[in-house]
Amino acid sequence: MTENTPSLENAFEETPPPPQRPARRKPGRPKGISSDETRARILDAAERIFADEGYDGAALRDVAAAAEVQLHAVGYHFGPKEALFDTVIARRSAIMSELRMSALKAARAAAGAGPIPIGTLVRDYISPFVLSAGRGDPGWRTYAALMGRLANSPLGTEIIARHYDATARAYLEEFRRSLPGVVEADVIEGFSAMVAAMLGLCADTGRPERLAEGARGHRSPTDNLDTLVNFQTAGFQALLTLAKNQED
Amino acid sequence: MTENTPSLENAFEETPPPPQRPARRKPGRPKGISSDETRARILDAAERIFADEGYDGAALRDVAAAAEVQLHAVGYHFGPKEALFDTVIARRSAIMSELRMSALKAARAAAGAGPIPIGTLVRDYISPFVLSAGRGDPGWRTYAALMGRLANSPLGTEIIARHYDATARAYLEEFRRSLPGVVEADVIEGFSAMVAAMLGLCADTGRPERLAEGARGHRSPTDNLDTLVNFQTAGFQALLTLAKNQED
DNA sequence: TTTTATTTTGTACATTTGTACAATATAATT
DNA sequence: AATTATATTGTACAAATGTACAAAATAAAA
Repeated sequence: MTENTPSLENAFEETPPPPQRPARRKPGRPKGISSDETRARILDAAERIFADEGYDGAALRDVAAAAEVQLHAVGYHFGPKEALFDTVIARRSAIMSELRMSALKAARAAAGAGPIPIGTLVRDYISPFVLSAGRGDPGWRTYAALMGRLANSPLGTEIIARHYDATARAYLEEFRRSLPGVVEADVIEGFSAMVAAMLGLCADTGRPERLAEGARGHRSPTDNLDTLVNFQTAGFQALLTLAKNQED
Repeated sequence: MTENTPSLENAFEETPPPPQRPARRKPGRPKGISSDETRARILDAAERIFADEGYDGAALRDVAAAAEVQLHAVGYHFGPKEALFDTVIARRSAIMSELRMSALKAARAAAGAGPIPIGTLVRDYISPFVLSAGRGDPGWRTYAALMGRLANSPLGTEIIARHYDATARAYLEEFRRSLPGVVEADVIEGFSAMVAAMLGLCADTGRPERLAEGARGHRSPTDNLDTLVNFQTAGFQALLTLAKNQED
């Protein structure tokens, strides 16, 4: 902070890493790059930053910088912030819903006229998410963290309603059939518990590692999945048992 | 938008509700009010607004307005935003931890040398939170919503570590004892599932009501609690059963 | 080939937000 | 009674942020 330092600072001033400006390109429609590539880059960056900082904490400038795109390109492609957010969620929720619905369809076909086994319902709903989040793909991992973060917030609830309620309803109908005698509210509470546990598992907060006393070896996604499925299935079955006992 | 309207607008301009200024008071240390009262009012308002808007979404100005206090009073009493947030959490987490630890102590005494029943552990951990959130007190309800919101975020994880990990460790030690043969990672995964379900239940997002097909009657906090305890207890017991079967 | 549409750059702006400063009046202490 | 500490008001400010506008260059269409 003396009077001498400025000259030293100035010596480096010729190479100020362009504040956050992406590799300078010419304005106008670019030659090789398709619009879809740019859009995907923006969505990937937005997914990452929304997951890290939350909806309100995320700055569109940071998204643009991470996507190596000019700020206005974000608004141009996706409109206002909330629309970008919705698009980020929609991209993968569509895939997730498809996986779940086709699994449900197969389970329904296999069960014939009878109820689908509870364990099958639990596994079919949970596994697409847990396995996507657990496998290598960093995009899905980020998405899972984002969904976990969203879980109990008003905005999150609204978005989850838009993108996940249809599938949830389809599964709930089967859960009800597989849990005869269990009151509606309990079925839903069980389903909510299952979803909450699933999201918590995949959010990857680091708390489990912190709470573990001795350092343990690697834990595979399928280990996590199996434990979760067993745990939640037993929970549902307890509701069923209790309902049957209360009939008498 | 015509040229005539301004006069009409001006007609109302004499009563602009003081933008957001609280009932004007004289500067200086006030007569009747103690500093603790002011602090409590600020904490209540902050709790509410953090729960509604999230940490980043909450504006200290709104907190001050809701507490009917000048903006600077917030910083004066609690320092920077993050310190205020931490104080909001600390206030009730201290009570919560006390309730849980004394319940655990009683359970330990009742169990003598043997393991505490799993159902007891689950109920003792869950019920202080669920009942506090479910009873009339709006402050606890707000707090529960806030905790749910925090659950899977980085800041939330950090704060939860500071205020809840000690109690969690104490319970985990007993869970381990009551679940002999179950691998550490599974015990923790079960515990995490339990906590996630608990938070989700109390966050009061409105999703359960939305997913319920027919409109049903009122559901008491104890109904919710009983179902949750049964569900989670059965989950833990399934881990135990599985571990025993795998021994053979 | 001319014209229109698309996609990108660069800049600007009004608003919001966390933090800080100066002033003031009451309470507490000496 | 005088002085110091405390709690509050009112104002200010720099930084960050979402959105918008004008210009430009390429692609697509006529």
